[in-house]
Amino acid sequence: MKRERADRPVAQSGRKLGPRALKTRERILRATSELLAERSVLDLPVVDIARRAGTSPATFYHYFKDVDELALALAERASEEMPDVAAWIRASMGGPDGLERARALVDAFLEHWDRHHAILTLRNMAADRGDSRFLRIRQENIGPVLSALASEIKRGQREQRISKEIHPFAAAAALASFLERLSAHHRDLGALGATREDIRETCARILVQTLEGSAPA
Amino acid sequence: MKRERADRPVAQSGRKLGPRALKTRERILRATSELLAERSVLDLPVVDIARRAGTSPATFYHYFKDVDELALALAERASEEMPDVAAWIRASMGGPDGLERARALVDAFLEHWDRHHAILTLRNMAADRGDSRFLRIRQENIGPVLSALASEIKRGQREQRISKEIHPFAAAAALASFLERLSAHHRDLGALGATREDIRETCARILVQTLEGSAPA
DNA sequence: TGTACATCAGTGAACGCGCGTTCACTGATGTAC
DNA sequence: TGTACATCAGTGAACGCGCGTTCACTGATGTAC
Repeated sequence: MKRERADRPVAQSGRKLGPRALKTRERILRATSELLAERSVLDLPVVDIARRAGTSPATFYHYFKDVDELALALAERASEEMPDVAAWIRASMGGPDGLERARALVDAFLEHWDRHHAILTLRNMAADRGDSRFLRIRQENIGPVLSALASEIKRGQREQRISKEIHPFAAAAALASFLERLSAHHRDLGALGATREDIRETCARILVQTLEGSAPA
Repeated sequence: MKRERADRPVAQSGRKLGPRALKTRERILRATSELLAERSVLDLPVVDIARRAGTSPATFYHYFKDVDELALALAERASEEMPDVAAWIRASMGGPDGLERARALVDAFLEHWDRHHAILTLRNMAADRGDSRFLRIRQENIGPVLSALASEIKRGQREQRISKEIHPFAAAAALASFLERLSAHHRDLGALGATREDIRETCARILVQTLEGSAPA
């Protein structure tokens, strides 16, 4: 597979791109983002992308092998903007301002999803489907978060705050799961009377309680 | 939309089905389940379903309007087998055998997903995509679980075990999210050294801790 | 400053595949007498 | 028990749409002298 770096895009022919070409490529990426936000992830034909970008299908193929590759480029770009949640976690949720740090963390997660909802959904669907390229991106994004969470659990276990019966990575996966899912779907919870703030607060508290072994003060 | 009951299937023409026809219909449903388990949810052409069922595309259309409707029938069937998790939750997780009840609950959830993994994934994807028919089924399935969880949280808040800052439905959604996600993906966690038992135990403990406000004994 | 040429960038139009869907028909099963 | 007829169940073959993809070409931009 031709590995594509965001800062060094290349035409399908392998030639480097001039400034005009870069702009066109950018228009195609942007058009795809827009379409993605407007309709289903499964309904993304080359023709429509090209039309939206004000160009032709033939041009599309100068820049991308197929729609998947384009989606991959978008997913990589979105993933790069993922906040460094792992660092926050390592800063620990204990002590008096632990809850405040947890809130900031959840908030960053929510915001990241708000900004890239469509493409992150696509990335996860493709990964669930088993596509190794999207799995890799997802793994690079979530992996460090899982590790950081698991480390905190282990620390809690050493310090006797958390039961040894809990499996650090299973717990980490559980926490990451609901963080991600609620971030992706927090709007739907409005129907149940939960605002974005409610979700942030609730997630932060469950997070602290699980990592610390007891509810925050 | 023609509402279809599992016990009273009807041909597209509206006629009732004889025993021979019922068998054919059943073969088509089964063939679809098999294909679903073998390949991506997005790759399910009528021709392949018919071939696998040992019949022809034309026959397919005697029984179903399109693949979506067929998937809907499968999803309804799978949903009917959902264990009554809500009842378990209302039985409470408190007291000495609360943890044991939580384990049983998580186990039932895991088993349900093991049995119907492919079609439940399809159901959730279709619901996420915004398809109202699949949303309805999903809602009928998860709704009672959410309500039961939220009620327990509220009870905990009345009894001062749980902070008022937590939003009952947000917390319920968080718990249901990770239960569902880990049930769907528990095999992938093997790579991180977590067995099915680890996952069951860990989920059960997080569940109890969140609903009770403190870790189980 | 102008001209010739090379390369870059873009595209209209067509081709063809896969697949959903339907039509006109055949064969199987049941029922009346 | 046999025959005629109605209805049920199933299908081969074709049609046509949507879409991915490519080809042969045009226009734009840069460079050499």
